[in-house]
Amino acid sequence: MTDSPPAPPAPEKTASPGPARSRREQIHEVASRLFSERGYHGASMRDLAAELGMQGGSLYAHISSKEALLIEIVEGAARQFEAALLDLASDPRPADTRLREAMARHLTVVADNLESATVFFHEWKHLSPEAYARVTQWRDTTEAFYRELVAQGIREGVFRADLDVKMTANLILSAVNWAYTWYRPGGRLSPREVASRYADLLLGGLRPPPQEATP
Amino acid sequence: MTDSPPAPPAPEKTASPGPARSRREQIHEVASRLFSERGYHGASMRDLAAELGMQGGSLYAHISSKEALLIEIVEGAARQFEAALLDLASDPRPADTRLREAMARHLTVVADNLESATVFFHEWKHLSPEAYARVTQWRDTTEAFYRELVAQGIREGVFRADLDVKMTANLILSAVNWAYTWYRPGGRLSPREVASRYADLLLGGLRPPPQEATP
DNA sequence: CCTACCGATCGGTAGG
DNA sequence: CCTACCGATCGGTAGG
Repeated sequence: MTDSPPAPPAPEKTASPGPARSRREQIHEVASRLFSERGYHGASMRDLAAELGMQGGSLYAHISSKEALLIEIVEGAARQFEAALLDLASDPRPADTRLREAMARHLTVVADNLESATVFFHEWKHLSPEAYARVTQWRDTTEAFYRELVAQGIREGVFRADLDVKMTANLILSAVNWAYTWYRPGGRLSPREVASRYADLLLGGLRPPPQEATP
Repeated sequence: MTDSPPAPPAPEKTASPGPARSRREQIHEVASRLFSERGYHGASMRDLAAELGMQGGSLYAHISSKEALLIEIVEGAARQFEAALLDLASDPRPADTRLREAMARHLTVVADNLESATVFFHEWKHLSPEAYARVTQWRDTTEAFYRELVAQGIREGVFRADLDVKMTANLILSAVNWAYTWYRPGGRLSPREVASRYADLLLGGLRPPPQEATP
């Protein structure tokens, strides 16, 4: 054996189980944080490299471009939302039960991925046209999911018949999405508890239930 | 007549009535649009100057720095929110009526200032420490306003006694703030109509009212 | 993964 | 408000 080449940089490949993450995963993780804190254009590749203990140019041994990094972060978030809601579209339970579950899952994705969710909500407009179109597609699918859920609830009779389907879906989406601005891990309530309180509020309303004359 | 000096750049000074806006106001307006579309770091001063038909360096005859521009846009938005809600804190009407009015005003500020509202929500973290502190202060005041409104509603008996005050305020804020992502002028509903539907939903809930046995 | 570097662009200034 | 320019920094590449 003569001069051995530089040690191959670990398993590489895709998501390996256990706490040992590949360099690519580390890059994505730190990039999500920097992009969420400083914005896509406000975070430089040299900042990113420095946090990983390497030189700016060395990043390009692992990724092809800054924009590819953004695309992967945003689409990764989109896929998580999609995966969380997909099977609920064909769930046979009543719409109010499914609304509770959808909000819990949606809010859990936000809370468990605060950084990439923030990048998703703030930076998706800076994507190239193709990636932009895919994310728009995703948004439309999610909106359609909640509108269909509301419409089904009306048909089932578990929701009021006079609901404005579009505005109701918008209100639900506001609740679960806006959480990225205020939810912080370690707070008083878990994501499911937040979702449960939100669902209680949305389903029952703020007004007291009509009182049967207090004796 | 020989070579006349370049025409003095119009009235200058502060907000003039009528459609003729000062150069400073034009700069603020275009900057709000560019910052909202491309982000603060993604929009360059040369982009801004080009849209106003001038050279990059010429902007500095009107403003002191890019960051001063951001500060003024963000604080301008904060002041608008504050002005819209301020007198409602001491309004004597019942809490449900005041909630309707607060949501209508809040949503109107968002809808009538979509660009600066977007800059406000996305870029306030990039402010210098002093401006950052002032905006944080504003956020706290607004949250406190909605929490107090909810708490008063409970005391008055117009809201359920078992409400989680903080989560209820968060839900209200989610609805009115998130509108910056989807509301577009010229749509089906005016800001007040959106707010009215949201308030109906929040006050009455999604569930049908308890039915007196259909005859 | 590093050194060394590329052209482009950034916010901002001097002097008119 | 323009011309001309400053130093700094940007994303990215060549060659090892």
